Amino acid sequence: MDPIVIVPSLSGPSSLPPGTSGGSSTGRHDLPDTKEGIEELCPVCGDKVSGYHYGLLTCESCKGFFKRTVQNKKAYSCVADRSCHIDKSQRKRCPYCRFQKCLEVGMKLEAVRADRMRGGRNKFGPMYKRDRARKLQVMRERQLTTPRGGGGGGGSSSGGGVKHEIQIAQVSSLTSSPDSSPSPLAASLGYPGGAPTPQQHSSTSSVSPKTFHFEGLLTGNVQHSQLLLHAGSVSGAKVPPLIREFVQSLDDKEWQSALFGLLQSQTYNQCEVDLFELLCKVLDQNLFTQVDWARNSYYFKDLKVDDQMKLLQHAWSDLLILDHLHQRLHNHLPDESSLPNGQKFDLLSLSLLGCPSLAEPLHDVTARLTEIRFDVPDYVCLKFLMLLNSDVKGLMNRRHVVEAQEQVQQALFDYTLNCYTHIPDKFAKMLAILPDIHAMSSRGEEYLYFKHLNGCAPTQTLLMEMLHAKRK
DNA sequence: AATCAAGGCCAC
DNA sequence: GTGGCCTTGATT
Ligand SMILES: [Zn+2]
Ligand SMILES: [Zn+2]
Repeated sequence: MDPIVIVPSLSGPSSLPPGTSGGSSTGRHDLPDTKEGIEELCPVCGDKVSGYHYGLLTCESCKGFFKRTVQNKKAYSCVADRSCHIDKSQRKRCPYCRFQKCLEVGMKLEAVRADRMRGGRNKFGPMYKRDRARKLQVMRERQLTTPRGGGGGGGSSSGGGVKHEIQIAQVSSLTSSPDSSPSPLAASLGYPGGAPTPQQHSSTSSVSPKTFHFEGLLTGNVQHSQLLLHAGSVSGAKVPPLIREFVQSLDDKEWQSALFGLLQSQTYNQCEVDLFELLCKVLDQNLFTQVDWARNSYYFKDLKVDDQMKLLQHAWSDLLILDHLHQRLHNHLPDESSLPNGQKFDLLSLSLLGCPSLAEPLHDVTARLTEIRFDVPDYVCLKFLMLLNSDVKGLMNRRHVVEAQEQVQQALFDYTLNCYTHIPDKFAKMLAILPDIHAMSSRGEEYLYFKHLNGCAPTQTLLMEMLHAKRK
């Protein structure tokens, strides 16, 4: 009779889970050290974090608890009303509520191995790394972009921002390895059969869901794999392996986690913030994410840094708009969001690069995309096509870009042909949208630059660097 | 060789 | 059952 525990909370692995964050901690630490992560508290019980465990940073005991629970398929019950408070001193009292909280904060069942293999890395490894990078970035932003900070000494030269970002990313190995092992990708290109991709969903298959807990959870565990399922179920197994690989390299949940994490951190304990300034910060973070994705993306990562810069400088704003469209269309990103301080933030304006007059073109593009059933595989392909634009002037290795472009186009063409026979000219209609998005992004950039000249936008950001770069 | 998350061990 | 500490092993 128990109504299952599915709680699809929107808390991703990164950023602050709802009930946690700085506020709930028993003591307010005065100096959030700049070295290590700020929140070193277990989101489940508040104990000290010992590392990433099953999807996020938790303490050692909750790691062990989660492991035992899943491995042994424990079914607990709560003697109260299933809302017991879990903290370090009381966590042993109600395992039901403890496990419930584990799931709420985002601990991943799939990370518990059915075969009990020890050591090594799983598919979350790259995510952990990206999460670390993102935390650092948010933290940096937090202390460097505080309103009216005294430190006016912008010592660093304004040049070479993009290049710097790319190189920094390389040196500090922000994400030096792609989320997907190169072998399956190469195989998907060269061999029709398919690549031996061991591991994968191991626990799901072998852990028999005889407990109501797990049955509901395994089926309800759509959060992360939502788009994967989407891609896989669009039309059986008709998604070309290349595109499937692209889709799997996405990490949408992190996108929204990063967004809301930034919104929260920027407005927490603030009575009122400049919403345009906030918008710029969000765009800046998106941009950083964009560069990070591009760096590790297929085709692009093989290019020299100079070419990478040229492509990014040409496509960054298009990519931002496309990503927002994708989040709105496929990931239920709302039009606005209430900030912790009570202000409302217009999420829709992110798609407009802040420019109000772009609302109409955006609406138009959105309608056209909806009409042709624009889906996640389509989105990934367009993303690649935007980035790998062989029309960009001055490319050293233009040939590589052309080939990449052709391969993606071919894959997308095949996909639409196989899966969307009932939508005539879907492929052509999709490509026709690219110029329109580009027109929007150009206007958006003009707008942002204009605002920047008026001193409305934060300086010293990658966003501003991009705006300047194209202008000279 | 170093990392570090996953599983194992075993007093408590 | 807990949870601190240990071993493992793919990844870098
Ligand atoms: Zn804990
Ligand atoms: Zn309880």
